[in-house]
Amino acid sequence: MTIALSTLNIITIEFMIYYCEYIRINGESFGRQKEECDLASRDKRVTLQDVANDAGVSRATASLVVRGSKSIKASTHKKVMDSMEKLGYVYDRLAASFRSQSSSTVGIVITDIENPFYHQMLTKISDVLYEQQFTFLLGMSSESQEKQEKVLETMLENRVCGIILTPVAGTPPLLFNKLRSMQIPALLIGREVEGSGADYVGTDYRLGSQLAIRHLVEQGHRRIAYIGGMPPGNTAYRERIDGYCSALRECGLEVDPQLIIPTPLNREGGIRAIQEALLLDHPPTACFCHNDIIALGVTIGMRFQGLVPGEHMAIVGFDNVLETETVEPQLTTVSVFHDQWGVESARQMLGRIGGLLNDPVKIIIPPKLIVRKSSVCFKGLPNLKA
Amino acid sequence: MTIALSTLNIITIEFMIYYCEYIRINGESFGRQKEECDLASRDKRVTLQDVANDAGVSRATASLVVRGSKSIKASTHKKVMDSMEKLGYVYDRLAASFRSQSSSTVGIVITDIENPFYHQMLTKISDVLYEQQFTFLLGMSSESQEKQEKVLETMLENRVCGIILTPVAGTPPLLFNKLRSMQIPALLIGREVEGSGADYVGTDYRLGSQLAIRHLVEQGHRRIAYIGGMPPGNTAYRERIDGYCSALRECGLEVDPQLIIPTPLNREGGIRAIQEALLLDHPPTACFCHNDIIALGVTIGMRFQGLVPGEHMAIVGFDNVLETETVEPQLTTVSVFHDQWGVESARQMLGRIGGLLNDPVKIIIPPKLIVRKSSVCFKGLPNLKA
DNA sequence: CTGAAAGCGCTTACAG
DNA sequence: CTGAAAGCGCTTACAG
Repeated sequence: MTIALSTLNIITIEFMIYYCEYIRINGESFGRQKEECDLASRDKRVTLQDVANDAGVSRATASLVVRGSKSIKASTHKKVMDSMEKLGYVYDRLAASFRSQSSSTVGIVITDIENPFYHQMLTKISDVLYEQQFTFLLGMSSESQEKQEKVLETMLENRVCGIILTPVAGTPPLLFNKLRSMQIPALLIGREVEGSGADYVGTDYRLGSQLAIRHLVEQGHRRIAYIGGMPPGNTAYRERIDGYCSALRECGLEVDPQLIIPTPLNREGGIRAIQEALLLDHPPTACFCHNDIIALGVTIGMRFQGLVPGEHMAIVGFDNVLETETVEPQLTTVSVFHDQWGVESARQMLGRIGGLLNDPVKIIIPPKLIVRKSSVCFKGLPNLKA
Repeated sequence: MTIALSTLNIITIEFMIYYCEYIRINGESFGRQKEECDLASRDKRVTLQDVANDAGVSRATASLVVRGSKSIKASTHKKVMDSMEKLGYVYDRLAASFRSQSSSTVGIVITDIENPFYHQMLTKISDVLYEQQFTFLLGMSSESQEKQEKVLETMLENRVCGIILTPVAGTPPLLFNKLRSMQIPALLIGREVEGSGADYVGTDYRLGSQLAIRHLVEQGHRRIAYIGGMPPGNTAYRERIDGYCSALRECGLEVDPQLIIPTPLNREGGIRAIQEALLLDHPPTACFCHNDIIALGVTIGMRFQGLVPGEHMAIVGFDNVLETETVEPQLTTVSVFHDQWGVESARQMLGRIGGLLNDPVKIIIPPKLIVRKSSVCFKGLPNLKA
């Protein structure tokens, strides 16, 4: 048994030293000599030509069989299938895509996989795509325009047949012209880009915000903060703010700009925003948060300050991620049915790839308020200045 | 403005009726007539030949420029780059991969994207791969051998250059022979497959379990349950059980088989397992859970029973996902540094793709116990039978 | 129902 | 440093 320390291993070790107490490098044989792979394709890949030769048909016929053409005699079909099995043939979708100039890989660009927002959505998209023999490349933009552009560029180089995108703020409409000129359908999820002409799947954020605000007003709140919305340059943000303002006015309340607190869309952002809010001369008694992650951050931030979330400050989130049920207090939130977004966007995308040419559609899935403890156990703020 | 109701739209509407109050179908023009796309590639794709023609060089020279070859005169380089810019050339990586028979797309198969276990890991893998101009196809197995096989098959058809896999229970070692015969490197994350001969990145589960159990024993617990581990057929499970048993014995305690409670690895599984555990004649006073999601399920399940998690039952998880900090009580857990798993596995995979041929390596990142409230506020079980 | 032939857009030796 | 030529594994009309 020899332990080979290649350059890479040494680099790894140096790097790991900060994280590890030890590394085991296993000298176990790779088994290359054993040659026990009963599959024929040892060095040369098995091609359709090999299959055709073995089955005694032409390559064209074999190709038709692979793709399940109806115009092939049953006996020929079986012959070819048997040869494929026997030779361990693996269909070369790369070559097929190249030849037919049409791939079966969709590009999906999200902002941040740690946001639970995407989980059920991705699961559903994946299910629908794989079911139809499609796959997807996944990319993350981290809310950075530059990174989004790079990721998209890489995907286009890889000739994806469609792009499903949660656009970062400031995404230029020109991008969609480019995609159109390349005949690549685009679909936006959750955030629109004005003038994009792309399909869209999302919810009515305005209504969602109104449901939340009306509920809080009904609970007796008069000073309600809006937390979140950074970066601000997208419709999902503007619609929420719009719903927030209109619902307040509709209830006879004024909008206090001090209570609109922009913060990055992550836990940390929520933690910092609530600290900021509590320093105001007239702090809010309730927080309506851009999303659940912010709301969870607010919850943690309050505990950091020695306050009890819910009792000292009502909290409402947005999204209805699973974690809203495990946190204490359970979080009131606006459910937008992300799993449904996933199903709808994958189907719509497959339709476009299939050649659907009608005008862009907007698929809007209405939100629903889920009332839980965090907005109904308010007891009043303690005197913070004391 | 016309509203076109194609077949697909009608289908969508019928389907949506269960979820929606309404759908808006937008008649906004697609803008195809505007022809304002200043990029040349309207119908025909711009090829390297076009670029070469425009720059007045041969296709081969243009190819060398695209790939940043050093053996090209600076003036030629500039000419070609200018032409590329001017014509809006997009490198066709599909064609390149096909020609060189080497792709730059890695296949990543995980079990379930809703498990936070994967989030930081995927983010890191993605960062490392995209940085090197690689991309990845993502697939999910849902712990089903059949689904894993299908996903892998699709990936092989798409000619991925490597496979990063969290194998489901019962993954046959033969799979790895097949991959080897196709010259596709494989790397396992978090779970080993005996005899696979693949690289492995993971932690020392045995040690992690021991740290957890020793801590609970120090806290005075004598009846400690192990919850989780279904499906049981993988090393990550066996090592945990092994650590659990050995640490108990080392502390002079006996292993009670009744306290080993198998359950599916999700929230629901935790909820049901704790209900089961509480029905035992001698219920445990502490639960060591297979992962944090199970532990969170246990937390919820206890509340369902009117019990206070932590106080009525100590709880320890495994993984240190973000949610362990927001749940009440904050969860004691074993951190395994998943972000680091991501970095290591992506690097190791890139090394293999680059031609590294040494024996398989195991990169083991040591676990660390993170003590939080859920294991240090125990007050005793109430009399459940009463 | 099946076969012969062209070609998708690149890369890669091999000359010059 | 640059050009001419072959070919990766398929699909796709077009004949027969």
